[in-house]
Amino acid sequence: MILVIEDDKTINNLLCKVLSDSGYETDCAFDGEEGLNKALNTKCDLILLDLMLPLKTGEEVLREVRKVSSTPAIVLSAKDQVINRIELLRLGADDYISKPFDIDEVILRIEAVLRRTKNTSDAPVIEFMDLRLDKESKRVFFKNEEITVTGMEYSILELFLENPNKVFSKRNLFESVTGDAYMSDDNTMNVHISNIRKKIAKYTDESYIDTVYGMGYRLSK
Amino acid sequence: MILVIEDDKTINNLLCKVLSDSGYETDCAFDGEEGLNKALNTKCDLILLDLMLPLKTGEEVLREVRKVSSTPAIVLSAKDQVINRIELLRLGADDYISKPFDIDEVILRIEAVLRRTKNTSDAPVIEFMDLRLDKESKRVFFKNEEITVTGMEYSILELFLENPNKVFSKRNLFESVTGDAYMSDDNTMNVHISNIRKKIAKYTDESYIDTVYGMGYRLSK
DNA sequence: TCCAATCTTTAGATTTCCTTAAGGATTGAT
DNA sequence: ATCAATCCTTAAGGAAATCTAAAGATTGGA
Repeated sequence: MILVIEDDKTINNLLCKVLSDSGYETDCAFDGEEGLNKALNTKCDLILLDLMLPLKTGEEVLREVRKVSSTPAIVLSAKDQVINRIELLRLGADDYISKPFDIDEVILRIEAVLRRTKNTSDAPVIEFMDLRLDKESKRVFFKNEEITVTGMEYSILELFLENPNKVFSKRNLFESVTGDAYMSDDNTMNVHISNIRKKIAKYTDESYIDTVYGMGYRLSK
Repeated sequence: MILVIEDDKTINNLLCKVLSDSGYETDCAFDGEEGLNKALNTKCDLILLDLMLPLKTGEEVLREVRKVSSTPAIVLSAKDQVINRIELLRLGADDYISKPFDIDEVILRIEAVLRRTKNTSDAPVIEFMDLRLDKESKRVFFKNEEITVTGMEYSILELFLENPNKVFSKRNLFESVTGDAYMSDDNTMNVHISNIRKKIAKYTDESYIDTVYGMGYRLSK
């Protein structure tokens, strides 16, 4: 879940829309007080934070948040605010984006920050509930039992475990995993997903992989 | 413990703060003399070292340190200092980062260096199950019987035994072992693996080397 | 130089698994 | 409740990766 704290309604809505199109759940806040409240009381994966906010500045919000959590934060700064990296880090932010921003860049930055701050980038072992994946040996386990998976199944699971809860369209999955271009009526990923589910089902009743009708699939509890 | 030697107090504190947020213990020094002292007299796992320092340059510090220890070191260089890899190695550093740096990059580099320098076990003998490899004499044993291996076979086995369970692609293997660039669809490693297996099979039914279809090979029980 | 050991290439047989296609089930909109 | 769109599963064909033996090339030592 990504929390967008931004008082300009147009920008806020735009960000939320684009993010949810990219498969993220979002929450929004329109002033510093509300933002701080939500940041402290809801469990979110990343905060997108404007610096110039009513009631409480972004800087104040971030300082408060940092006292109790290390939720990654990306700061949005107006184009005439010069922010250098040192300043930024003093604030406790993980990255910043100047307005006016390119929406694709926002997505990229968000994904970069999430990648960096998650155990992903280098952690040799990723876990999600009882599922564990060892990147070195390319093995997958449920609790302590190995689930034998094919190469494609492994790649799909790795992608899911590195981005839990994120929705991947079939196109997305296919292209991430094979590197090839996706043909529109392709049913391949269906089958892989089905096979993965079948293998997981031997060990548990939990589904782990949700279908998001019309959108794709998501690793979820 | 990571020792930060950097005369700019802001940067030094920033680095220490971020490192300790990432779970590392830190120590700091603000000039070359102090840095050298701490490097020699405290047990640290890694040194972050600015080149331009008062009292003693980073280069001098590193040279002194290298006389008595191989503690990994990452050099911080001002943006206008051009440092090439050769120069870097002459200094005895393990990596370098140009200022102004991205703090996340620093963390990543530190982790990469620690990972690289950790596992290079200097142990002259490595074992995996009943397989034993003597790096000094370059010989391989199964229990107490010697398996005569060729040079290439030895290198492959050494790589495997240093990284048990890790999957190596053919490209990986080929490039690690020969140093040459790998041409796709090269079948050489297949054959070596096959020959190694044949030799091991004389002593046991265990396979030791798994094929991971589409990915590579892995030393495994 | 010559030989023997080692490495690389080749090629056919074998294994693995990715994709396709088809029929049935589910979902969400009207 | 109905219907179209989407999704699930199964099974089989064929593509791709691998294995092995054997022949060809290379290397290093005598």
